[in-house]
Amino acid sequence: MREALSGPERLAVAVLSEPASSGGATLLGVALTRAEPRGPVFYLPVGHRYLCCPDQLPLSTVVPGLGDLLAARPLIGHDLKSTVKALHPLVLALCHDTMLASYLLNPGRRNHSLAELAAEHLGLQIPVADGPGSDPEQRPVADAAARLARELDVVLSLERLFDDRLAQAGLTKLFAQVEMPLIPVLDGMERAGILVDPEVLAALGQELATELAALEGKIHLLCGETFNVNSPAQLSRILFEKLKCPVIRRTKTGYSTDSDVLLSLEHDHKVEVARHVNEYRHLAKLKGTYVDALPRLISPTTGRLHTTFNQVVTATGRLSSVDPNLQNIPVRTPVGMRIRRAFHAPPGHLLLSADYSQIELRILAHLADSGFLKAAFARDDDIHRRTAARMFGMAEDQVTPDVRSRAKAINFGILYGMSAYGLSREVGISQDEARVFMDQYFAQFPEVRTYIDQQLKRARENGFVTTLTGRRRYLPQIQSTNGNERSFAERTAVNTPVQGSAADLIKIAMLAVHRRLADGRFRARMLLQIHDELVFEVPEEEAGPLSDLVKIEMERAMTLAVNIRVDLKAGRSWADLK
DNA sequence: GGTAAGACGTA
DNA sequence: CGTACGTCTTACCT
Repeated sequence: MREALSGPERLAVAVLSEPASSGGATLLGVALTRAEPRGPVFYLPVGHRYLCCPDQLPLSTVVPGLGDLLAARPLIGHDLKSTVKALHPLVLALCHDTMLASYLLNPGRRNHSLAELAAEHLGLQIPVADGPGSDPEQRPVADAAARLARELDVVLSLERLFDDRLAQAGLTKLFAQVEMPLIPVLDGMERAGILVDPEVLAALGQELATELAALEGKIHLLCGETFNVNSPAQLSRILFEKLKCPVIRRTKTGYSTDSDVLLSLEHDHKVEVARHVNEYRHLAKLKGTYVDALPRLISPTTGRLHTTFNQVVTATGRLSSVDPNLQNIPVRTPVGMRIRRAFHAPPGHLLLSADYSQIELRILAHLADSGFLKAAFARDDDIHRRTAARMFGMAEDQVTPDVRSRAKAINFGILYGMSAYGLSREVGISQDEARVFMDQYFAQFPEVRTYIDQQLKRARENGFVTTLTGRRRYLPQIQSTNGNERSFAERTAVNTPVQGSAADLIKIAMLAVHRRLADGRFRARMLLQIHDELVFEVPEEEAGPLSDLVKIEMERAMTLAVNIRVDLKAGRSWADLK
């Protein structure tokens, strides 16, 4: 499980209570407290872990019934592995929701959890924190734990139930060979952390503060009064009531002031202040979310930034990243790139980024078995340009940037299960035109049409769709008589196999790369995963060999009907990768 | 202190 | 009324 642990450690049983609004779920874990930078680790069943920072633990209480039980059994003190193993059945029985197990079995139905299974099995009422007259969280949880302790044998049968469910769903292999082994890989990445230069950010912060103040002044001047530009409500009042700007779109509570609306006001209605507000929002967002926030999260002991990768929250099988989220570091704008510049390699090292090229479209080509797409990728063509040429029956060199970008919008739209309505909105054409547009696409790419129809059929017949590894997403709403709900489920049925298979692919690649790095010949470390990209920190002299290794392992992680291409870049900082 | 809504950063 | 996330701010709740 975990070989090398440093610093003071203490084992405790903890109960984590989720807010009542989420159903009063309870969650029991084994906490291993340890030194910075990661804080306690919660090990959930068979090594599922919950990583939390100490100060963010909403509640941590030793459960009396469980504590007694533990004391009665020689669990604590030897090694972590045996301890966790011994605790496993108890933990399993009380775990609720957001667990990998329940997730693998039933990612689309958050309410259906192992806690409910346990309750059903034991005839036990799983405590609900906001139940009528119940003492907040602890007592019923403790009661439940004590009862479970007395019924260990029943609990053990739950384990078998879990295994059976996994096997029934064909998920044993995914669980045992991908998700479980990935845990120590993610843990290594979190512990490694990434270097961020607080001085670069501090300087940028100063600059942004000045610029924001100037923008705010301009906005107030143009609006004839001072107000809080950060408040959509106040801005809305100024723009649409005081200045009588035309209302472009409504939100459920008022008038929308999002960046598209402001862009329209600027260009179509000559509202000069709109541009300033957009600029203000952009800078304020980057300053608040990254420039100011990131330095505060740098670990005092490692001097680095350590994220937490969540393995069990997404519906598609992707990872997510929190505290901080290092999967959404800006990249599109000049200020964004200046933030990336603060992410850097230590002296004598480089950051190496390896990203899958057009991975979702390649997976679509594979899943739909599209001859045209496969051939285009085999030739390493500009896929959007090829799509445009094919759709509109023109030569490739006739494709203008505008036409190409429309084809690109369609390609993405297909991946997201887009409707004619959605396309019309995205490309700025009428719904009828969009319909013609899409018909043209499907006429040229009939296998894609077939693929979409097939996924919808599967979703309706099975109640779920699957990724290449068999990972499931349940879509009960596919049967809904509510058109919006049903449409959403239909788009999901199209998108999840693509997005989820890409997630499967990179997870398998991470395992392969990790194994190669673990053999001791490299000092390089994997630091980040950003959905289709892996970021490494590598001693300069290893950059060449590591690049070769990473490219090979990522490209051969799965064998598809299309070739897979990985692009590599390296540099001193995340902003100057070449 | 907690939450909803709006907005916006990434793939 | 194209997917998947996490975080910020305001505004309002208890």
